[in-house]
Amino acid sequence: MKARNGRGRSGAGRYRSPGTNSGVMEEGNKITINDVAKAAGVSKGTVDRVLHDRGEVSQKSREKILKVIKELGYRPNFYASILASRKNYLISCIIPEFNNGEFWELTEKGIDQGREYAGRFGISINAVLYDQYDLESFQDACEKVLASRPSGVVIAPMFRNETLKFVKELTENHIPYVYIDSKLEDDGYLAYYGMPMYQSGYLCADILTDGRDVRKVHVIRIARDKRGLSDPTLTRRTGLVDYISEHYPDCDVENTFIDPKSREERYRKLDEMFASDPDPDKYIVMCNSRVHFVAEYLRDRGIRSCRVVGFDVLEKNVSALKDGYVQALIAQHSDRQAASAITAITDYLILHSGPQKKDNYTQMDILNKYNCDYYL
Amino acid sequence: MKARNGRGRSGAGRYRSPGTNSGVMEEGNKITINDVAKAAGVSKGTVDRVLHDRGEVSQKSREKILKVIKELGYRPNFYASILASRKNYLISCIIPEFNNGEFWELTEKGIDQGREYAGRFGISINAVLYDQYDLESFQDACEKVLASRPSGVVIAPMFRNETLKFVKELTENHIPYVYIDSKLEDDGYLAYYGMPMYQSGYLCADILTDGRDVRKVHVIRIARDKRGLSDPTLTRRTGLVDYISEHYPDCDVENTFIDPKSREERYRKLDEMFASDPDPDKYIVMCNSRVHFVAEYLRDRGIRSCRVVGFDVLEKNVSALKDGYVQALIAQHSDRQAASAITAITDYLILHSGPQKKDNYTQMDILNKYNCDYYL
DNA sequence: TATTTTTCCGTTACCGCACACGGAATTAAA
DNA sequence: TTTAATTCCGTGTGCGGTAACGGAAAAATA
Repeated sequence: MKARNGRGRSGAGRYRSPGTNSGVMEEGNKITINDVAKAAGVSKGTVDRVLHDRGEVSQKSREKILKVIKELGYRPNFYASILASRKNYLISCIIPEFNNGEFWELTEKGIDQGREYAGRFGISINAVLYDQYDLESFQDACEKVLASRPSGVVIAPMFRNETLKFVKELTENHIPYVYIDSKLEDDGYLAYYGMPMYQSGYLCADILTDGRDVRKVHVIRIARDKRGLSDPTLTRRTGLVDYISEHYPDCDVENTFIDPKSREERYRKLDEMFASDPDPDKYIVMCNSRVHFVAEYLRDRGIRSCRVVGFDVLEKNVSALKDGYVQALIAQHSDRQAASAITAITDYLILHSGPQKKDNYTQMDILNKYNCDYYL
Repeated sequence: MKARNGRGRSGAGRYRSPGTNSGVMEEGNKITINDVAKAAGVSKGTVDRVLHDRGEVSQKSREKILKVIKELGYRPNFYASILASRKNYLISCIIPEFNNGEFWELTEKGIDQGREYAGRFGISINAVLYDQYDLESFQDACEKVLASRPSGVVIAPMFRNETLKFVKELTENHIPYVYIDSKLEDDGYLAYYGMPMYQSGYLCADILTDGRDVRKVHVIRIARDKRGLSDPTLTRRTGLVDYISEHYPDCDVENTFIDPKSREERYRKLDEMFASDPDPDKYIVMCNSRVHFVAEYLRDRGIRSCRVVGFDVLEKNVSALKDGYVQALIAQHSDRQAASAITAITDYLILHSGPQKKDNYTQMDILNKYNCDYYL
C-alpha cells in the first residue's frame, strides 16, 4: 500500500523549486504579454490587439503572435485584465416570480450564491421576474433584459415560442445564455443545468412502490388552464407512468386535480378521492413541488396510512417529511442549478472558457426524515 | 401572485442606478486607497501601512485612518492586491494514501477541484499522503508540511495525539487549518467539513430495514489491528445499533470480520456466516466504503436474496448497485468536503474572511440504481 | 511626383495596490 | 548646541494588462 504517486513525498512544499518544470503545479506560468511581445518582435499593444481581436494588425504579425502565444503557453493574468479594463459586466437572470416558500425562491437563493461568486470578478447580477402564467409579463421581462444590454443571460423558460424568439436576439447580439430548470431544442445555449425529468419520475415511482404490492397510484395534479405554456412536470409524469406499467402492469394510475388557490376545494377533491376507494393505504405522488398540499390535508384529517412521495426541498415539504405525512422527497437543488449557471457565464466572460459539459443534469437526492436536516 | 419584490420590475438592468445606494449589489464600492488617504489627510503609503499592520505609523494617524476606512466603507480591491504583491501562497493537504478506486481517491479529486479554484488566486495546492496504518509516516508527512511553511493546511486526521501535536504547531505559527472527514476536539481549526457519522449510521439502518420484519442484521467489518488509531466508522456503527434497538428491540446485530487482503479468507468468513443461519434473506451492512467486497461475494455465489446497504460512491460500489447486489449506498461526497476545505482557506487568505459556519456537516445522499448515474 | 488615405504599430497613461527608499521632523545622545 | 538615532511619512516604481493617441509606412489618389 504505497503512495500511488510520489507527489506528496517528493518536493514537499516549495511550490516551484528552481529548475523544476514539472507541470504538476501549473502555476509557474509567468509568461506575460511583454514576453510574448518581445518574442514576436512587436509591442505589447499589438499583442493586446490580437488577443482581443481589435483588428489593426497585419496578417503577418497576427500569425506570428498567435504562434508565439501557443509556443510560450501564454495565458493572460485576469487580475491584471480585470483591473485594467474596468468593464461593468452584468448577468441577467429571468425566472418566474414567487411567494415566500415557493419553488422559485430556491432558485433565487442560488442566484444570490452566484452573485457572490461573480461579484469577486466585478460582475453584477440582476434578477428579472415574470409571472409564469402571463405571457405578456414574460415578454416584458425579455425586453427589459435586452434593453439592459447584459453580458450574459440565465433563463428559466416557460413559454416556448417567446423564449426561442428571445434567445435568437441574444444570439444575434452575441450574448451567451444558459438555461436552467428546463431547456428548449435550440442549441445556441452555453450550458444547461437541470434535473433529468423523466428519470426523476421513474425514480419517484420506485421509491413510492418500494417493492410493495401496489394496486393503485394516485397522482395529484394542479388544475391549471395551460394556454400554450409548457409544463415541465409532464415528462416526469411520463417517467412515473412508465415505471408503473413496467413493474406493476396491473396497477392503476389515477389523476386527481386540485386547486392551488382554494383550500376548501382541495379538501373536497381529496375527500372525494378517499371516498371513491375504501382502501385507506394509498400511494400518493405529486409531481411538482407542492406535495405539502397533500400533507396539509392528511394532517388535518389525521390520516397516517398513506405512502406519499413528492419533490423539492421547500420548507413545508421538509416539515411534512419530518412529521411523517410524506415519506420521501426528491430534491433537484434548483439553487445549485442557478448558481452553476451564473458560474458558467462568469467563467466564460473572465476565462473565455466554456463549461466542461454543455448539458448538466444535476443529481436527484432522496430525502427522508433522517437525512433531510442536512439539506438546509 | 405578484412579484415578491420589485427588483426585477424596476431598475431592470443598470447595475447601479445613480442615486441608489441600496446595498444589494455591493459592487459599487469604488473607494480606493487613495480616497482613504485623501480623506485622512495622509498619503496612500501610510494607509497601506495601517492596512497591513506594518507599523511606522503614529497612533494619531492610525486612528484617523481606521476611522475613515470605516466611514467610507473602504474594501481593498484584491485583484490589485494580488497583482501587486506576488506572494506565493501554498495550501498543503494531508490525507491517507490510496490505491485506485479506493475511498481517498475521491478526496484527491476534491483537492483537484480546490486546486482549480485556488489557482485563480495564485494559490497553489499540494497533497502530502501518508499511510493511515503507519504512525511514523503520518509524523513524516506533518514534518514535511511544516517544513514547507504553508499558508494553510487541510488535514484528514487519523492519529489523534499526533494530530493534536501537529495542529498546536500550526497554531503557534499562525497557520490556519481545516479538518475534513473527521475532526478532533481542539477548537483552533478554521472549519470542518465532514459527514455526520452517527446520523449516517442511523439513516443506514432505516434504509436497510425499511419497515420490514427484520430479525437479524449482519454488520460486516474489516479486521484490523488498531493500535491507537481512531476508527471513524465506529460512531456510524453506534448510530446503526441505536436505530435497531429503538425500532427493532428484538433484532440481533451480528458482526462478521473479513480480511481486506485475502479474498479466500473473505469468502470463507461469509460462507460461514451464511451457513450459521439458514435464512437466505439477510440484511447486510458495511459501515465503511468497501461494501463491494460483499457484492463481489454475492455475485460469485449467485445470491440475490439479501438486502445490502453500504457507503460511498466508489466505482465498484456503484456497479454493484446497478447490478442489484447492493440496494442502497449512502454518499458523503468526500470530494466536495476537500474542495470546500480548500475554498475556505483560500477565501480566508484572500478575503480575510472566515467561513460562515465552522462546522459543516455535508449532506447524506441516498443512491439507488435509478439515481446513481447522476453522482458521477 | 505630391498629396491624401489607409493600414499598422509603438508609446503612454492608467487600474488599485504593495513596498522599497529616502527624507523631514522629532527625540536622544554627545 | 551639535550630532546621531528614531519615528513617521510621502514619493515613486512596478505588477500585467487595456485602450486611447498619434505617428510612420504603405497604398491609393490626384
